[in-house]
Amino acid sequence: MSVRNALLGLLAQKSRHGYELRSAFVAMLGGEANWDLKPAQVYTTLSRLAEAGLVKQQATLQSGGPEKTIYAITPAGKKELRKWFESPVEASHQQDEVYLKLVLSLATGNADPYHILQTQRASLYRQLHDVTTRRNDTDPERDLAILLLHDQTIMHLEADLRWLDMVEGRLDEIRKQPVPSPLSRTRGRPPNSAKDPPISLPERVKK
Amino acid sequence: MSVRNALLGLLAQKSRHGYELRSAFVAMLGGEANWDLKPAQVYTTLSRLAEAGLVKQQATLQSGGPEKTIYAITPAGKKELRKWFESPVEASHQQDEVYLKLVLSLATGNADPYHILQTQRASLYRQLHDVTTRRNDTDPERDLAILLLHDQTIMHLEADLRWLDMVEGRLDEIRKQPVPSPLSRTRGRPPNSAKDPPISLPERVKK
DNA sequence: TGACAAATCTAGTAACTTGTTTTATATTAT
DNA sequence: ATAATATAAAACAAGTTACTAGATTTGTCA
Repeated sequence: MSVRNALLGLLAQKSRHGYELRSAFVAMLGGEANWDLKPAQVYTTLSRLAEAGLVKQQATLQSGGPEKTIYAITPAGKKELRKWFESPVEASHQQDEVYLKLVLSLATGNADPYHILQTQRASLYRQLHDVTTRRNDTDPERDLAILLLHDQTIMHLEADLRWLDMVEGRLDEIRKQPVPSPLSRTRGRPPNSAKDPPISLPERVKK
Repeated sequence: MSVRNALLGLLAQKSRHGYELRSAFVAMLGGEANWDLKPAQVYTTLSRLAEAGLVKQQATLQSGGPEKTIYAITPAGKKELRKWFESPVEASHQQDEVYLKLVLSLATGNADPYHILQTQRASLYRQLHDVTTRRNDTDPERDLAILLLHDQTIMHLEADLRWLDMVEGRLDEIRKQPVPSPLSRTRGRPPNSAKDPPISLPERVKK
């Protein structure tokens, strides 16, 4: 949803055509190394925004070559954008993938958990090196925001590394425990708990 | 991709039908509060895995109720699974959404950046409280892995909170800088400006 | 006590949304 | 010729909403 809302935001700032939106988006994130937004995604997202009535075609310039369709945000789009600004971002479980690998390697015996930890650690160190290089190439006088973006990535990578150390330290303990399996839940209607008496609803009255 | 590979891993452990896979997946992550995998996603993922030849239908049981189609992993599926185990997890830009909101609020003036920071901070504290509660309800003697999973989430949330503080401390500085946005260029290859003479790269030498 | 309503679990399907990539095509400046 | 601008069609991938339908258990009322 971030691309969709970001395009909406950029159109709120100024009406633009597709390729211009892409350039602005990439510039906002400090280049293609940070977020390589494909041109095609801009156009698919734009057409979906137009279908939802959040943007509309304002004009189509044609000076010899292909048409440049300028898009503008609509009042409904501005409302949607405000909604996005006002709502917090919830965490996703993107981060759980390494955990899944570890647990499944223990469960299936198809891989060595220590090897997984090593591979992941090496990758995190490489990512940390790359982003630190980019961070140090960023001019704080011109692109302070992008510098802070890199800082966020660095902080996350450092947290991941510390977590890997924690896991490695307790891996033998985890090995001794069985893989968490589903507990058979009680079937059927749950018994009435005294704590939570049902409110007698008028709608429940029999005809 | 994690759901896809996790289902593959669970099938490597044991052949199962769709609903059983869902239960095992949810149990592995410590309940629906941590990852509420929708049944529909299991079945769509399974059919894509079957189409790719990574799993196959082993049998269809019917005991009174609806049919239970048992899936099994294929040799190609085992190979794919090993590949997943061996490759590191790369960071995604899921985390950049708050950054986008901040930069766009500054660019468009459609929202107050301080308000965004406040909202996000409140949400992070709530998430931190929730996961800490779940963590403390986890028995380390039985579910050490799930405890470590919660620790990972906590470490990420704490990093996010520290980052918000960093940003807030420098928000006035960021405000003074223009939003990084490229000029809309004319179509075709941009002309070489006299101000910015191209560095003669060896690669550019005409053959 | 027996019929029945209520609640929940099991198992799966259909349709849709969103994100992203692939591929194709045309234009224009150097 | 090549590199950059500019757009579109088609398709794939991931995930959600909403739904069907039977099975199981409990509560309630006549």
